[in-house]
Amino acid sequence: MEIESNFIKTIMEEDLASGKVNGIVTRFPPEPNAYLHIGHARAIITNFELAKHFGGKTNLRFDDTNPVKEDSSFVEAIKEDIKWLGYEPANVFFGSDYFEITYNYAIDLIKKNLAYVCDLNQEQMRDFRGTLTEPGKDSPYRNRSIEENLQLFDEMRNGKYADGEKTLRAKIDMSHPNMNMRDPVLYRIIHITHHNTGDKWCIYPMYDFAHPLQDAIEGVTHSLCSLEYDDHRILYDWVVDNCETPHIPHQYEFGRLNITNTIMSKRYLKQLVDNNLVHGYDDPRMPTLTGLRRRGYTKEAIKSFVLGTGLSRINSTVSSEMLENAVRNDLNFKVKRVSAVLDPLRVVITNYPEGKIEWLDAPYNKDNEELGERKIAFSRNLFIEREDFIEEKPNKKWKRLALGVEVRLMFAYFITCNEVKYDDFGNIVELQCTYDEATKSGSGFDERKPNGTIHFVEATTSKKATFNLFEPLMIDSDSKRDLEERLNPNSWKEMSGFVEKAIENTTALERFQFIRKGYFATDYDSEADSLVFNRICELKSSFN
RNA sequence: UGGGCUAUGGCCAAGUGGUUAAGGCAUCGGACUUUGACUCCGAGAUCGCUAGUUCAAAUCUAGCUAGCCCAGCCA
Repeated sequence: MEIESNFIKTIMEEDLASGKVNGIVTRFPPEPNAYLHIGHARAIITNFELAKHFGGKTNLRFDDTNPVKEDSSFVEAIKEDIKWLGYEPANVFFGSDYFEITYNYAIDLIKKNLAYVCDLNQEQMRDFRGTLTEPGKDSPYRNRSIEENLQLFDEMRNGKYADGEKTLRAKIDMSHPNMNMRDPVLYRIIHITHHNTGDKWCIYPMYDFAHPLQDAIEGVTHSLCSLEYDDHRILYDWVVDNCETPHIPHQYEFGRLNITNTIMSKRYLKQLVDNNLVHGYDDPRMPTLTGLRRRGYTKEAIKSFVLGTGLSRINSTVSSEMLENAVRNDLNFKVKRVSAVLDPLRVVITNYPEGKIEWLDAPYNKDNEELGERKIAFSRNLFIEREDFIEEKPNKKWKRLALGVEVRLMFAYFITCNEVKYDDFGNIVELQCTYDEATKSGSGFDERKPNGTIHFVEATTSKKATFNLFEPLMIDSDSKRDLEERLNPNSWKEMSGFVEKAIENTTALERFQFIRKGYFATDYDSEADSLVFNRICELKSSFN
């Protein structure tokens, strides 16, 4: 699948054509402090696909400039997610790889009288910064001599000062209409062990200073980020310009991808996990890549979904149906279609011999012969889906079983329901039916049309299974802003039924279409004697 | 008059002055069907508003309106 036309692709084409750049270099710069989600997938796919399209390359760069928040435990998880999506970075870098060179650039700025050490504390700095509509005031430390700044900054690096005691700030313009230009902090003091550099440093560069330099060092040509960094581009350019880096990268922003009934923010996802509202980051209901993977989504589906949503400078909210459609399209031809009964209702074929089991031929996927075929069992004792039976056929649109009605059991025979058995509470517990031997599947019988085709499973040979059915974890709401209020109490429904014998040896993440019930994937916790399947999504239906 | 960004059918999104404004998702018809699936046909917008420029504008200009982002020593 090719990445379609979008404004960034157009910019790259123009830059290549004009000779502004000789090749395309992009990067995906996650901060190693959270699991990747489907929103990140857009950034990953965009960066890699664009570079690939133009024969360029993409680096993976962990943006680890804040040891307070970051942790190496996320590094491997992030690498794995990217690999799962099918991408291989040209290089794997860490922002912390560049601390020395970043430090030297800071010294250059001091020497050019473009940066100074400031003693204002956080609160004072806020006061001096002004507001959105009022200009700020210069820091009293703004005019220290270059020599003094050099010495102070050296002392900062050497650990002479406590956290927050001093900062290094760019000297730009305290009355600039863009708040980012009001002498932004370049370096702050943090006495914490960094996951990569240990205790070597106690001063750490801010994103706005580090990021453009990292891009410049790596030769990134098009540094893609989300819309909220638009305001920062002016600073990005200021850094690159004043540090006089040999290579000049450029930043381009695009909108975030949101999905209906899906929460993507790190904070909320963490809250869900921490409050045990889900079973961890790989809960099949989570929009994390690890969650989607467990749910059964394929990388191909995620890619076609992301590519299908396009790219623009709008924060878009796409319908979750589009994601579902992407998996259905991907799985439709490439997966086995087998029978599973999620909510079993016993059926006895009264005119079929006791004890006899017959094995009938059935293709795994009639639209993909490569998947081969298997035998399915038929006997006197069967299970059908409880919802496929109703006592009295309500209207002619009802295409399932009813009293006195004949339907086809897929890949088997026509059966007619003659009698319903109830328990003491009036619940239907069994159907007494008869079958017609002449209607055997594949026999070419066409003397009458059945009322419809339903699926079934043979009672003694089928395997017990648990089916996890999902609904959105969160429900979109205009009025309910609170996370807990929006939580969907029905997001996880467990059913227990049977699957046909043919798939008894399934292993984790194998995907199937359970005929008429949807696409499912075998769960990590599935075992031979207790199969567990997660529903990826339902089949489309024009039936209400 | 703080600054920045955005505005194409229900949701995404092509389109960069000149055929009946691509495509996907959703929706509604209809055909087919051993999955009410798949597949196949068919249906919908004059492009936020207003005023201009032009033979010609979604595409250029101006004004207006609406929405989003920015006052972390987070990214």
